[in-house]
Amino acid sequence: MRVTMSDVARAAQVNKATVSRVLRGDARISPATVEKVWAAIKELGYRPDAIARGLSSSRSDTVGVFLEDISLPWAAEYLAGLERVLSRHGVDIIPRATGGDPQQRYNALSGLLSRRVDGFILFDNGPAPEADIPSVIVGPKREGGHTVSVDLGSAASQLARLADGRAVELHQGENPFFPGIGALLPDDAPKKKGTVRLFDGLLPQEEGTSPDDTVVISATRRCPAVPPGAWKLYWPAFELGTLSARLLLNIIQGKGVRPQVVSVLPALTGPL
Amino acid sequence: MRVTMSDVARAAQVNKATVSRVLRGDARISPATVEKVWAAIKELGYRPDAIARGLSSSRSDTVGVFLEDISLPWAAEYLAGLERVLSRHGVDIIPRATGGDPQQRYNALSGLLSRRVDGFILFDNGPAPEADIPSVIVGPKREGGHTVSVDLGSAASQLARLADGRAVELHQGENPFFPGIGALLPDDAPKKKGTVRLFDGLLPQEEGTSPDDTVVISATRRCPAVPPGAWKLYWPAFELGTLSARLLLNIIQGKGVRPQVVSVLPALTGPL
DNA sequence: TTGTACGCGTTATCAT
DNA sequence: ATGATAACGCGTACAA
Repeated sequence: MRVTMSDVARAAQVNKATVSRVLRGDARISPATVEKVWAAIKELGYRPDAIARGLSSSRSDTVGVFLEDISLPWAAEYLAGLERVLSRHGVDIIPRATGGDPQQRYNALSGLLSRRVDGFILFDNGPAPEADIPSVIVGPKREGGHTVSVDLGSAASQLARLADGRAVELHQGENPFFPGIGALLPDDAPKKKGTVRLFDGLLPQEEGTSPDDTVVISATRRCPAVPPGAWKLYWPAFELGTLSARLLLNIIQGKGVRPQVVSVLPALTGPL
Repeated sequence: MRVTMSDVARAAQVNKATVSRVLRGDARISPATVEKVWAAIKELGYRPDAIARGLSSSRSDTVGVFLEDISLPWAAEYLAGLERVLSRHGVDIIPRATGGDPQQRYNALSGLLSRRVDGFILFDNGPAPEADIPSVIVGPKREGGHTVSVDLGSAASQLARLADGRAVELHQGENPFFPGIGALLPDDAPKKKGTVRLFDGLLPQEEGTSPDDTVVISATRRCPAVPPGAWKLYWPAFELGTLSARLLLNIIQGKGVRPQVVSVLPALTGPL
């Protein structure tokens, strides 16, 4: 059988409620009792039961994360960022792939609602849940929701600065890091010789490159697929994760946060 | 307030227990009643409560996944593989980074035990939990445990075949896909001209390559950082995930699986 | 085939 | 400062 709070209470010769209070760090409890209870806890090797706690407190210390496709290279870094922050607060994450399929997404959603997750991260461009549950949207701002996003404008202007009058060419693969950045890039006729070529979600093919050309690769922390000589445009997946986590925590803890948009900056760095 | 089973029971004019049985698909229940109950369920928008269910059944339909570092490029694909299989069985995953720190890992472990996860995936080279709980180890076989691993031997022999008498050179980055493969590579004196160079966790630097040389890059599905002209040694992270998931499910469902080692094959493919 | 009643391990509300 | 006890929502042996 499992060691429960009652067992601890019996061993410490106090009431269940007292044990619960000690565990939750209730201030108004005599040091002597606290001592006794902790002794019993360690003695018996008691481990609190999160499920029972959840049933009683109707919180699960768990958040659901919707990703269109978990296997995307940056997904891991995003999850790592989330986990880093949330785990420090006793909150676990449950990632779910929605695959762009509404039915599948609906199933995932109701499954997580059944689990009574305390909140959602929506990183799949899908609609927010109808239910009134704390959620953070990652991506383009949507009305009345908490949103975190990557500052495409900043990336665009950094590229423009690097270009300095040259043409900027955008090559995007099937899974670009900066979707939508095309619209922000300068498209006026180049005044100088040469080209800045941004490969977003692609590796550049070997082509003759003139000395006036500059190659920029999108990359994340752990996907260092940047060939020597190329510039790197950093897509801050990890930071996006830590930021989302902090925002969601605030909402869950009801810190009176108003719906807001927070964004995180990409960084452009030169070849080594 | 929340819609509970009692509400459904009242609406359908049956007992709570009957509703529970209908939900669990109990065979011995009259079609008429089933009909009524489902009607009430939809009518009221009832959603079963996984926490209450867990308390009562002492299962959580949840598994913990230990990764040393979630942000590694292949981690996402592994998780995606896990999720793909497990979600179809109503099981959710809770990934945790252990960061190679024993203390941190211990905390994660006891947190997940508190949550009453139904099983563990250990992909961080750490020790198996002392508790007797279904677990699958990913990596080198350990005594008496269920293990899934990547067949390094197969990768080595495929490389040897490709080399066909030439030298095989191994370049590994800080996060190689094939740790340990070095020991398996042929190291006899090359009989032919040229070299097979395997870049494992690295991008090759631009160097003069003789026509007799062959470049091989380790890659996963979604990390296609393979320059044109290079061979690709596929590290089957996704498949590792689906395999781990199936094995763990079998163990959890007590299908009498004996401790075993299953491995998944890397594939070597030529340039496009 | 369906209903009754108890147990699961905590938290929270009253009392004291 | 601490004890008693009622929820919390569901599964299930047992009864009918």
